[in-house]
Amino acid sequence: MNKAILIGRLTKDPELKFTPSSGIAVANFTLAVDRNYTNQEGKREADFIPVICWRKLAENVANNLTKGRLVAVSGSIQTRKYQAQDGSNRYVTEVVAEEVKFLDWPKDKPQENIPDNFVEVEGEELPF
Amino acid sequence: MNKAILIGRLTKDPELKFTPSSGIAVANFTLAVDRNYTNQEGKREADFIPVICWRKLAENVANNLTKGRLVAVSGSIQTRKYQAQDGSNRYVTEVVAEEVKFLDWPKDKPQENIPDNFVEVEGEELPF
Amino acid sequence: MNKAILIGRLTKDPELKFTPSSGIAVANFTLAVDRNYTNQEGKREADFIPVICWRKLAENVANNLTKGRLVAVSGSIQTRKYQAQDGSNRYVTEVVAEEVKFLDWPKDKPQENIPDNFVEVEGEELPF
Amino acid sequence: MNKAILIGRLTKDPELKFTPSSGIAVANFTLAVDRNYTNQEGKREADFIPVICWRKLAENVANNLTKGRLVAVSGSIQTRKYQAQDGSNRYVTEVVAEEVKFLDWPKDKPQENIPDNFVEVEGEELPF
DNA sequence: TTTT
DNA sequence: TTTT
Repeated sequence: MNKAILIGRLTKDPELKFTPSSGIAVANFTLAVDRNYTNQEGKREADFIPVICWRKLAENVANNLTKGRLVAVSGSIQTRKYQAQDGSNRYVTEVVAEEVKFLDWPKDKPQENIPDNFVEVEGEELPF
Repeated sequence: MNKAILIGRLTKDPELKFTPSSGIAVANFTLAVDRNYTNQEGKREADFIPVICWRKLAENVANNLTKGRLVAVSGSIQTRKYQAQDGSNRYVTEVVAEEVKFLDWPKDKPQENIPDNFVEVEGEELPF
Repeated sequence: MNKAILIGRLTKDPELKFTPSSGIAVANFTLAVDRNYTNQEGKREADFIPVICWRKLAENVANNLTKGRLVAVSGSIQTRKYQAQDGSNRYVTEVVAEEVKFLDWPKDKPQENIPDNFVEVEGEELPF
Repeated sequence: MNKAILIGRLTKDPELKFTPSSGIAVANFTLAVDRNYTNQEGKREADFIPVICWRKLAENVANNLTKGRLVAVSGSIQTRKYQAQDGSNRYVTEVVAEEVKFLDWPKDKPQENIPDNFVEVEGEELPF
């Protein structure tokens, strides 16, 4: 069992890339998630949480979200090893999004232009 | 909103420390959380997720958990900046545990010796 | 472990009551939560989930939310027994909210008039 | 967004049925989920939460779980209308399981006889 | 390296 | 640096 649920704002526009071998879409962004309390100076702090998503969801995110947008993300927490420039091993912990719900809209863009308020990861069959 | 829920096994015994200034207990451990699928070689992989907890919960964890124990953890995802040895900034993403539920027990230690199967973060008042 | 997280809209204004003996505030409302798929007629359906909250959170909810508002709720699932009018036992399953995050605002009411975008259940102490 | 995560014990053996028209497997059970506090008499109470699951997961649950087993369930909360015997409308709130993780095993049955500790809802494709 |  |  591995579940993560976040509500926060994109710190930048999402980055869309494609895997070199199979050309699969992958998007990365960071969410600023407000903490539920204020620090000693009375300021509300935030956590800056890296999020990754794949395929149709990645494209939907890259095409419709920009810096500052408010979203809800559900998915799981993943750890990944990578090589730093100096050749040493480094570890990232990030959220792999399965669902991204858009919670606000840019003032200059009418809401009708946004394809979908929710983003299906994969079609779900109903048992009836 | 910032929620994380994990079920996994400790990769090592927890480390208990105390903050230098106020002497508050803090425990760290890593959870190996199985993924719900197998890789190309048919092997089940795991994510290795760092967990931190504070105060009474930290002491309870340090006193009762050891490498290999199965637990459920709920809490939130936090990012933290720290200085690497070379002076550069580094960022960690980890789970701050609010609740740790013990899901199995060492065979050599009778279950009666373990103070509590669940760990209260703070006393909850009932409205009646 | 018992966690529920919902994003949806209030189907009515919240109802605020007080417990007869101790006068503790309790608010009830129902959330319409969209399902992530459409039915055979291509219509998006919703679940109508009863939510209850207590004390300061109940008053905050009753004073600031109205029919149609979008919120995120986190808490736990509770079952409760009650007597129907015919004297038979009936059971309700509902979500006990611990956190309610306001996600939109009425167009006619400036956002500044709303005391708090997030609602603290209880003050959290920081370990530093 | 609609997420529920529970850890608890089955109050009875699961009930397996099949939909009349399409013969799809559906299993029902109730989970006793301990609350994280004790009542005025110092007793730990529980919530009794109805759970439903479908298809392969329903069969896996019916074949491998019995009264008293400890499981973790993740899924969503659903409301359903049905007709009582007196013809009046009644509403149920229940958890639709997407994942059921077995957390203990009957003492008389070796663990090897249980097909799978985790239950895949549907095969997940890896992006590599 | 961070959002409103 | 990883658990069963």
